Amino acid sequence: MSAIPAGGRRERVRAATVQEIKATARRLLAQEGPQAVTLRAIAREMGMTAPGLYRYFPSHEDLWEELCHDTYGAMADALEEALAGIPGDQVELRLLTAARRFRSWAVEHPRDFGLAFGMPLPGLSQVKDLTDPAHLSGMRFALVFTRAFGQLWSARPFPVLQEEEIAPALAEQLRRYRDAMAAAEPGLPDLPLGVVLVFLQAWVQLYGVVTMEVFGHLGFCLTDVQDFFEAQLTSVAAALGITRTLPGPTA
Amino acid sequence: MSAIPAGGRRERVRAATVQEIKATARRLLAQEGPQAVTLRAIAREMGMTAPGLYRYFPSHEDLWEELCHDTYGAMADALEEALAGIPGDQVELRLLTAARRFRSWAVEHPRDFGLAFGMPLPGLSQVKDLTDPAHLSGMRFALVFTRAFGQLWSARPFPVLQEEEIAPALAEQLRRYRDAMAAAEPGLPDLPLGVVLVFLQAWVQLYGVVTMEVFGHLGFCLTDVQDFFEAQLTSVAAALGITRTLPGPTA
DNA sequence: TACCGTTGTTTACGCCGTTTACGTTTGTAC
DNA sequence: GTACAAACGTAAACGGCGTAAACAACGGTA
Repeated sequence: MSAIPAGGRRERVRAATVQEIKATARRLLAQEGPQAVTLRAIAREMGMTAPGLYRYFPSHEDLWEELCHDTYGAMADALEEALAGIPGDQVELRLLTAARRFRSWAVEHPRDFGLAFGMPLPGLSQVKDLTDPAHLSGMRFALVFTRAFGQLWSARPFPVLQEEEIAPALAEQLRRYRDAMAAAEPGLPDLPLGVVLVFLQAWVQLYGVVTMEVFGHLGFCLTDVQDFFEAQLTSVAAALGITRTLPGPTA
Repeated sequence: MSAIPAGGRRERVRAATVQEIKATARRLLAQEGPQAVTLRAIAREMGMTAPGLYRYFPSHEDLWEELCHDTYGAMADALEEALAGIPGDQVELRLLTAARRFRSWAVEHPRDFGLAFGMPLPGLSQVKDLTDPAHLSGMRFALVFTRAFGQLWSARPFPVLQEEEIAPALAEQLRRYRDAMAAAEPGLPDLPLGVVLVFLQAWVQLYGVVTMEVFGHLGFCLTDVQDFFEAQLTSVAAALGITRTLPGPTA
């Protein structure tokens, strides 16, 4: 987002143009919707012509893909900033804050959220390999939750399934995932597979409630999702052994 | 899907053409992806020209919207068929079967699923009013789960929050939703608000895990979601007081 | 048989992504 | 300072898109 490009002046203005293209695309996305993010519209907004954009992106689809990856970075920024002021020993509050900020960011940036977490367009690369540098932003984002979760577990362990109680095929995948994360983040505690499973289940619930809200799929029953979200948080927290009354949202 | 249109021959062939248009669109969607579902492509496949389609749909977007609504009907069909052979007194198995069929249908029809449950395009009407006849299919779909859930609660009640323990604003919305469903389905038992809350929370979890799988957002940690899905079902079932070993999937 | 609504085509307009060929600017090496 | 080459941006064009308008054919009915 605010990385200062290395190299000479030439590369600096080029990087600035790339940023302007992406910023313009993002503004069109937010204000007019995805179907308004055309190369011609972006160029028009920037006072140039569409083919000129091909000096910076090989195709419309590649621009989409980069916007998508950047979204994970923007979310990671928002989460890290929200956690910056919370002491490391308040493990419950840190996880809670991350979850609440995730929701608020999604509600504030619904189309960007859809870009990252909605149905991917055909041709967009799916995340299969965590070590792929193209998914560095996604990794950063994932690590925010992973770290907060690991710290909670270290400070206040809660009962989880034993490895033998988990279906072998699932245990194997959980193990691979845990080891990949451990390799990427040396500071992580060594988590039992049952904890990894609970982590993923909690993530599914957070994803579910936020995505349904942002995509409008809760409108059939709820007009204001705020309190339902808090109820969902309470129930997820219970699964993590957090039974004390949760600190309320910073409203 | 298979409704026989009333009226004379003229209206019958017209209805048949509408069905052919939608079927062609759906085939293009499944085989080539959403960006391939253009009026010109549909017309080409049908051996006619694009403007002719305007005799049947006022715009491309309206066709999308109708496809979207039909998707709920197709899902309701699949769920009802899956439940048809299960005795009404096996309440846990019925709910479990509905959940599993929901996932399998989604995996088998990922793009159709995305049409109904992904990010809606701007301009597509959001479901706000359950009584709107345009959302009849959505209502049918929702009622499958609602009925199965209500029957489970009636047969084997489980502990839930008291009304006083639910945030008032949330309780009010739950009440409105419950009453709307009760009005649409006279046979439903009178559910406490806490049960409605648990129902929605269970639905969020089902939506979350299925949507993440179909949209490829579990690829970063899992290669085969089957066992994880079953683990998720087990944990949801526990929240519904189902502690007995779950009957395995019909594999 | 005359007629009129329904159906479908033709043509056209303005978008779109993308390619090609062409100037123009700009940093660099002599 | 000048020559050169790469980078940058434009103009023109192609095929495809959604859509509108005018027009032709068909079919049930009077």
